[in-house]
Amino acid sequence: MSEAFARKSLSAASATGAAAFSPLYRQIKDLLVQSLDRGDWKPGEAIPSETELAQRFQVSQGTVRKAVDELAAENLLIRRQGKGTFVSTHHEARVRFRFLRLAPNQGEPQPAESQILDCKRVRASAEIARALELKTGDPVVAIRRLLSFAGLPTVVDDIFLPGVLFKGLTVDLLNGHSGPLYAFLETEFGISMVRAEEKLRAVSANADVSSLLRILKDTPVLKVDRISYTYADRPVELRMGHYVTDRYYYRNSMN
Amino acid sequence: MSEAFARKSLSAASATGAAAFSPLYRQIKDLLVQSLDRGDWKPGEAIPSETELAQRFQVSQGTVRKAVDELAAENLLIRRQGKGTFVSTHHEARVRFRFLRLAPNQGEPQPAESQILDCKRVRASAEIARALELKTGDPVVAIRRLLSFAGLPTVVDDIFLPGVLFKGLTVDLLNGHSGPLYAFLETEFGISMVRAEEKLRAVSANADVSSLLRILKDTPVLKVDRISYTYADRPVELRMGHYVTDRYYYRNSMN
DNA sequence: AAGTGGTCTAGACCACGTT
DNA sequence: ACGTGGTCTAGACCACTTT
Repeated sequence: MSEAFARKSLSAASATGAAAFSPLYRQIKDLLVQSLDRGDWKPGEAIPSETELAQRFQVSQGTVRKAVDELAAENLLIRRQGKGTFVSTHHEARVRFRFLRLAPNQGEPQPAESQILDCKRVRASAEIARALELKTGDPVVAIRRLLSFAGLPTVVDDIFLPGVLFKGLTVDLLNGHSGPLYAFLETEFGISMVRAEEKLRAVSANADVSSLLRILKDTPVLKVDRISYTYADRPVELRMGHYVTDRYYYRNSMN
Repeated sequence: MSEAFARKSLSAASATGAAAFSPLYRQIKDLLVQSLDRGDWKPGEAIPSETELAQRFQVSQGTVRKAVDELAAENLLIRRQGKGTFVSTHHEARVRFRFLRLAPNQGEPQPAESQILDCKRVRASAEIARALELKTGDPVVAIRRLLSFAGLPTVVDDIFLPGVLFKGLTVDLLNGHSGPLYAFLETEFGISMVRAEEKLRAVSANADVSSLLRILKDTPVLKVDRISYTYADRPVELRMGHYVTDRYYYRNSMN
């Protein structure tokens, strides 16, 4: 009884008619993502236990488990044995390493020092609008910041955020906090960066960048163009960074 | 009966005494990796069915399934519904994209044209020995090759392989095949690249590299240092590449 | 002791591909 | 029709954390 019934009642909610059926655990997974997107459970908080979710959705614990397993594999959730399952947050060293991929040639990774150089509201250019899935001319927040390691300027980032999602963002607010930018945006604006796509190129430092990074003009720098996405796969950040890679390198692993 | 007994008899095989116990499915996983490493099943072949593996190891199908699931998530195996589970091979477009991360600024990715410039046997320098976990002076194969896209030279790779694993590797052999290098090494020498770690930096092209890539000396190029590993996490390739990134970029995704 | 996630089992049925 | 992996269930027990 339970299986066919549960699938029917759950998938009926989508009401697309001819759409392909997805397995129960995937429907559960989608419901969980929706809850995360709505902010039903905030980053750092525990979500309901597997047994409770199983009761709520009228499925077996094993089915909930499979849905949660996948979300944990995608780093949206973190399981802690004996304690519960928690919403991932950028307020953790573990997560920071996933999004800041610089490591020193020698020694242990040190925390970055962030310095906000500028923060203003502008209108989206065609390029920025395309990346953020906005319309040209839509309001965006433009941030320029400098990251330093052990006092050495290493990264200049030009960051663009959709204006509607980040109202009231100012230089003072940004400088008033410490720690990763994503952690700040998460707690202050309820937007969680979950995934990102990057394009890397080697370019010559222009006058602008080279002076900020205190290197000679035309020195090779690593240009990193990133688009970050939140839960529903909506792009919420465009970031163009210039990295000095003489003392630090960009690490990547593939498997 | 079965659970405690099976765990005991399986983990007893490791015979480390005070070592931490690992769950059954992990022991199964390790056994499967050993079989892959020994070449019991070659890349492209099917491994035994879940039910047969369950009988062989005297565990339930669900336990085998969990072990296989993890190996599929790590791309060592590929599941095909209705057909079986297969050993991953570099003779597939899917796998190539995982290890060659260049994409064109515009248009669809095109296959690379490979040209072997050199292949000789040398003695490992201290740096190479460290990367490949050899001793300084051990024999290594040194390969230099040029990758082109649509006729445009784009990547120069200096590749170093442990000499003992790749006996009889020559320029003619390398030029006699078409397709990815890893596919060739897999079929000809039985060594499968499974995972890799990379360090990326922006550098100036030296005279050597710039002439091969037909760019001006001191043009910024992306330097990619890669160490590739085979099943048992043994390093089997050191590769130092220089990428021209004006028409192509290095793509990366994080989540 | 109670609650959480982690592991393991056994059995049922579905979806896919081949014979 | 048969064999494969894919999904779902139900129940047992273990390991860890907190009360």
